[in-house]
Amino acid sequence: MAENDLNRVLSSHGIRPTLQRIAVYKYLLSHPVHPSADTIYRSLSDEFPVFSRTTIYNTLNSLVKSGLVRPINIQHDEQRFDSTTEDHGHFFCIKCNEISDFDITQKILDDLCPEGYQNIRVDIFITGFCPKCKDKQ
Amino acid sequence: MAENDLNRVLSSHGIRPTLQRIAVYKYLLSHPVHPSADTIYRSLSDEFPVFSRTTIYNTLNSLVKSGLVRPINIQHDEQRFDSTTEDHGHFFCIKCNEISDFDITQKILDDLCPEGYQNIRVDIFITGFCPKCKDKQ
DNA sequence: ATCATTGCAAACACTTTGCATACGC
DNA sequence: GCGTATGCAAAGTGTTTGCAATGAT
Repeated sequence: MAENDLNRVLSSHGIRPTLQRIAVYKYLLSHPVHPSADTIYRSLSDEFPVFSRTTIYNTLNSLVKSGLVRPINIQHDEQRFDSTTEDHGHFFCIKCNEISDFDITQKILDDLCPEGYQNIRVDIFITGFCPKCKDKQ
Repeated sequence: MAENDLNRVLSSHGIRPTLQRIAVYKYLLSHPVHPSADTIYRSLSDEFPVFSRTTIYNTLNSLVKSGLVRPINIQHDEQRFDSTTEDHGHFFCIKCNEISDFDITQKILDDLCPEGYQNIRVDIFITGFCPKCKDKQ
C-alpha cells in the first residue's frame, strides 16, 4: 500500500496520520506474523530512533479502537496485533512463536454461535507446530 | 465430588493432595464461570485465612501442567482457569465478566485444522453478551 | 492560539522467584 | 530426617498514566 493510501485509510478512521502511526500501521500490514508491541518497538527503533514504547501502545490502542487492527490474546504473557479485519483463525507456533492466519468458512462461524447469546466477535486459536517447524521439533 | 475422590484424582496426576490444592481444585470444579487466580484467592481467603497468592499460583500451575486444568487467555489482562478437559468453546460476557462453556461438535473441530500444521490444542472464544445480560445492556 | 501527539519517568496489575519456615511421609 | 509445599517479600514483565515538551492546523 502506498503512503498516500495509508494516510487515507487512517484519516477515514479518525486517526491523524502522523509519521509514527503510519510506520506502525505499515509495519503491521507488511509483517503478517502478528507482532507484539515490543517487536514493533524494537523493529521501528532501528529505523527511526525517536520512537518510544508509549507511542507504540498509544498507536496500537487507537488502531484497535478504530477497528483497523485486532488484538490477539493467544498467549497470556503478551498481546499481539493483527491488521487483517476479515474473519479468520490464528495458528500460534510454539517453536518459532509466529502467528499465522488460516481460513474459516462462514458456515463454521454460523454453526459456532451458541443459542441465546449475542456475539460480538469470534476468535479461533490453534496452538501447535507450523509447517516450517513440525519436522525439526 | 467427594473429598476422597478429589484426593485420588490429584494423586493420580502426581499432585500431592494438600489442603490448599484440594480447595483450589474443588473451587474450580464447583464454579464453572472460569475464575481468575485472584477471584479464587479472594474467595478462599474468606474460608481459610492462611492462603497466599503464591500458593494459588503454584497450585494453578501444577494443575495446568498435570492436564487437570486448562488456562484460558480470552482476556489479555488476566488468565482464567477451566477444570473441564473435554473440548468445548468459551463465551466471555463483556457485561458480567463470566465465561461460560458451549458445545462444539467434533466435526467442526476436524474441519478447523489447517493443512500442513500439527495442532496441539484448539481454543474457540466468543465475546459478547450472555443470555442473562443481553437484555439489560 | 489551540488542541492533539509524543515520550520520558513513574505507576500499575498480574505473575514469578528467592528463600526461610512448616509440613508429610 | 528429607524432600516437598507454603507464603512472605521482592523482583519481573507487559501495559497504562501523569505531565511537560513538541507538533500541526
